Amino acid sequence: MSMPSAVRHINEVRVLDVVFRQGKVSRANIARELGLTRSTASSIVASLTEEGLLVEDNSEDDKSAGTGRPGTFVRLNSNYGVFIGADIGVGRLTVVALDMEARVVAQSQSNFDLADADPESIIQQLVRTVKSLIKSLSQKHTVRGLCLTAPGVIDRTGTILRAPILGWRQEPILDKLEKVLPEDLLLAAENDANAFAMAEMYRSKDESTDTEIYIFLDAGVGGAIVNSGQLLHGQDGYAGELGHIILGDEGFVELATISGSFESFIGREAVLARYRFHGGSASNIDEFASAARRQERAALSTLTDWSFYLGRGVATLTSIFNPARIVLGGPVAMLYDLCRDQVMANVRQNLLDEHPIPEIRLSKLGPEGPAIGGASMLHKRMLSVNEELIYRRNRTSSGR
Amino acid sequence: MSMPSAVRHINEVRVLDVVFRQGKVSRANIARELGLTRSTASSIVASLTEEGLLVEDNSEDDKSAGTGRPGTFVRLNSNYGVFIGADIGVGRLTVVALDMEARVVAQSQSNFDLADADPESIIQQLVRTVKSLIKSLSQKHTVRGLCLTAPGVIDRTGTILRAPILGWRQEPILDKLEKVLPEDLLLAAENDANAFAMAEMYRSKDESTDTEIYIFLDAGVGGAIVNSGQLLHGQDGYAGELGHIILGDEGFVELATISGSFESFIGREAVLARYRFHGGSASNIDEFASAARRQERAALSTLTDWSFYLGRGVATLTSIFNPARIVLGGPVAMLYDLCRDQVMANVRQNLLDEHPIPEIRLSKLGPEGPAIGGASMLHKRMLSVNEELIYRRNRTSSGR
DNA sequence: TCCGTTTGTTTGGATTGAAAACAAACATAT
DNA sequence: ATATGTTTGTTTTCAATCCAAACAAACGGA
Repeated sequence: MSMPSAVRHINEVRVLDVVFRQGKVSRANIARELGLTRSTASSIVASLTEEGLLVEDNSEDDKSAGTGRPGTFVRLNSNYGVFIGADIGVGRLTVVALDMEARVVAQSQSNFDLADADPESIIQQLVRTVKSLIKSLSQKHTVRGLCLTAPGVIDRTGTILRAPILGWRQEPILDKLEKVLPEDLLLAAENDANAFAMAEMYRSKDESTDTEIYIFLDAGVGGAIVNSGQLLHGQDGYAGELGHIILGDEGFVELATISGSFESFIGREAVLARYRFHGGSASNIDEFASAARRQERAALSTLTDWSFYLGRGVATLTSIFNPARIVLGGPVAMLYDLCRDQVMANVRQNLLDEHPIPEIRLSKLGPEGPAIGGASMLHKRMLSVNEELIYRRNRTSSGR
Repeated sequence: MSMPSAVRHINEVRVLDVVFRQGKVSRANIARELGLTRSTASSIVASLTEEGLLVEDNSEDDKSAGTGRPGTFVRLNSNYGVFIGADIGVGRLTVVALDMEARVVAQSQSNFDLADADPESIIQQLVRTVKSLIKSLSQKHTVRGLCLTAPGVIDRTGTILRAPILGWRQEPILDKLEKVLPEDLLLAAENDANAFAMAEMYRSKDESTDTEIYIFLDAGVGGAIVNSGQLLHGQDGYAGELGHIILGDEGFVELATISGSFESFIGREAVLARYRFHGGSASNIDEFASAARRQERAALSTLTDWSFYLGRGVATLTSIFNPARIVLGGPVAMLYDLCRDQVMANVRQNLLDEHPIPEIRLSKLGPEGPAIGGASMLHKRMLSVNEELIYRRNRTSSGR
C-alpha cells in the first residue's frame, strides 16, 4: 500500500487537526484551510463521519452571519471514545480520561505501598482503576488508547530501564500490560516529566513556539525538552536529566546525587539545608516559603542563593537551547514567585548581552499533570500522520 | 494540488535516497527496499532518468552473480549538477562543490581582510570565487543550490543576527546574495558550527543514531546538536552555544565571555593561561601539545585541569541529551588524544552509575568542514520530502 | 536443450483528488 | 413578494497514481 490510502490518510489527519483546533467548522472552511476542493473536503468529512470521529453540529448559536448560504458545521465526536493516561507516581496512582476534544472527563487517584510496589500488583491495581473509571463515565465510551507514565527512564520499546523511586530495573512494563488488556488497544509509555511537559504544551496550541524547556523541582530536579512539538528522548531515553547539570564544585546538600549538580543547589533538600546553613529551620517547603514571605532574614538569604543557582542553570539551558519559554513545575517551583527579579537578573548576568532571554513561568498543572500528558500524547498521535503507513519499507530487504 | 503529485514526490525522493545509499542498484531492488511493485519502481526510475537525475550503469564489474535474469542497474547522475557550499571564515573564504553523489569535486580558498569585511564586498568576492570554481570543473555542471555559512547567529530567513568576528549585525545576507544570483537558484544559510556538524554526520549514514553533539574548540567554544537528523536551532537560531555553559565560579581565563563558562576553562586562551599558571610558557596550542607529549610537568598539570572541566562539560551535556556520540573538532580538540582516559574518568565521575556514556571521538574534518556541511545540507534536502508540497495550506485562510 | 528463477514491462483495475457544473440556502435590494 | 448575488455542498467527469497479474526476456544449471 502506498498511494491511494497514503494521501487519504494524510488528508484525514489534517482534517481532524483543523476540526480540533477550530472546534466547529464547515466543510468549505476545511477546504479553504487545507487547500483542498470542497468536494474533497466533503468526501473526507463523510468518511470520518461514517467512522464516527466527526458529527454534524448545527446548533443555532453564533451562525456568524454573512452573505450566502450558511455552512453545515461539524465537530469532533466527543463520544467516539477516550484516551486514558495512567501515572505511577510516588505511592500514588493517578488515572485520567481525555475525550476526543482533549478535555478531562474523568479522574481518579489511589494509593499504593511504595515499599511493596512490584510491577504485577501495580498493573493489577491500574487495570482495576481504569475499568472502574470507564464505568463511572456518564456515557458509554470506548477506550481508544492508554499511556502509562512513571518516574524513570523508559526506552522506546516501553521497558522501564530504571525507576529508582519504585525500585524497578529493566522492567518490560508495556509488555506485561499488553498481556492483560485487549489486544488491539493502542499502548504507550513515557517518562513522567516528559508527559508533564506534553500536558503543559498541548493546550496552548501555539505553533510559533519552536523550543520549550520544562524543569520540575521536587526532592530531585527533572526536566523535559520539547523541540518542534517533539520530546527529546536521546539515544536510550535518558535525555532531560536537567537536575544533573553541573553548575559548581559543591552543592548546598550532598545526597545520592552528583556533587555540584543543579539539583544539589535548587532541589527541596538543598533549599532546606541552605536554610539551616543561614540559621533558619523548616521541615518542608511551605514552612520555608512562609518564612520568606514574612521577610525572615535567613529565608531571604537562602532565596538569594537559590536564585543565584537557578539563574545559572536557566542561563546554561538558554545558551544550549535558545528556548522560547522555560516552565517551572513541581512542589518547589513556587519559590520562583518570591524572587522573580533576582532570578532574571542572574540569568542575564550569565548570558552575553543581547542574547534572547526566555520567558520563565510557573506551571499551572497539579499532580495529575503526567497522567493528562500521557493521554494528550495519544490524542496528539490521532492528529498526526502515521509515518509507518507512508514510509513503510519491506522488512525483508536484501542488501543487494 | 495534493494527491497525484504528493505520493509521487514522496516516492521519487525515497527512490533517490535508496539509490544514493546503495550507489548502484536495480529496479527490482529499489522496489523491494521500498515496498513498491516493480512496475511502480520502473515508472519512477523512468521519470527520474528523464529528468536527468539517474543514469543506467551496466558496468560489468561485480554483477553479483545469482540465479535469474540480472537486473539493469541505475545510479545517481553525478553530472546532473553540483551543490555549492561557501564558508565565510575568519579572514578566509572557502568554497566547495559537491556532486550529486555528495563527493567534493572542487574546492577553493581565498583570503580577505577581516578588518574591512563589509558584506557587499564579501558577497562580490564570493560570487567571483564560485564562478571561477564552476569554470574549473572538468565537465560543465549546473549549480543546483548554494549554501552560505558564517561564524554567527543566523535566523531562519537567512539574516545574520550577529557575527562578532566579522563585525556584522542584522545583516540580511541571503537577501543580498539573492539579488546577484540567478533567480531560481536554491539558497540557504547556516551557522558554521551547525554546518560542520552536518558534514561530520552526513557521511556516516548511520540511521540508528538519534542524538549527536558536536563541540568545536578554538579561541572560543561552539557547538551543534543533531537530533533525529535535524539540527537544533532554538527559537531564534541561537541554540548550540555550548561554550557558554557555566561549569564553575571562575574560569582559567577571563575574556569577553561569561565567567566560569565552559570556554573559559577549555578554550585555547584558557589552556595557555592555565599553562602559564602552572609555570609553563607557550604561544600556541601546538607548542603546548609538544610540551605535553614530552611529559613536561606544567603541561601535564594543565592537561589534568583541562580534562577535569572537559569531563564536567561532557557529563553535563550527557545528562541533558543522552547522546550516542560527542564529536570534538577545531584546533584545540586534538588535546583530547593526550588525555582520553582522564577525560573519560571525569565524565563517569560526574554521572550517576549506569548512565550510558557517549562515544567521544575527534573530527577528521579540516577547515573546509563548514563549507562541505553547507553543501551537504542542500544534498540532504534533495533526498528529503518537501513538506510544503504535501502540507501546503492556503495562505488566504479565513479564521471562520 | 529444457526448466526454474529473476527482471523489467505491459495491461487492466481501483482509489483518489481536481475541475467544473449544478442545486440549495441565505441576505439584501427592489 | 420577487429578483439578484453570494456562498455552500454535491454530483459528474477526468487525470494521475499505484497495485496485481500476466508476460516476455535473460541468465544458470541440470
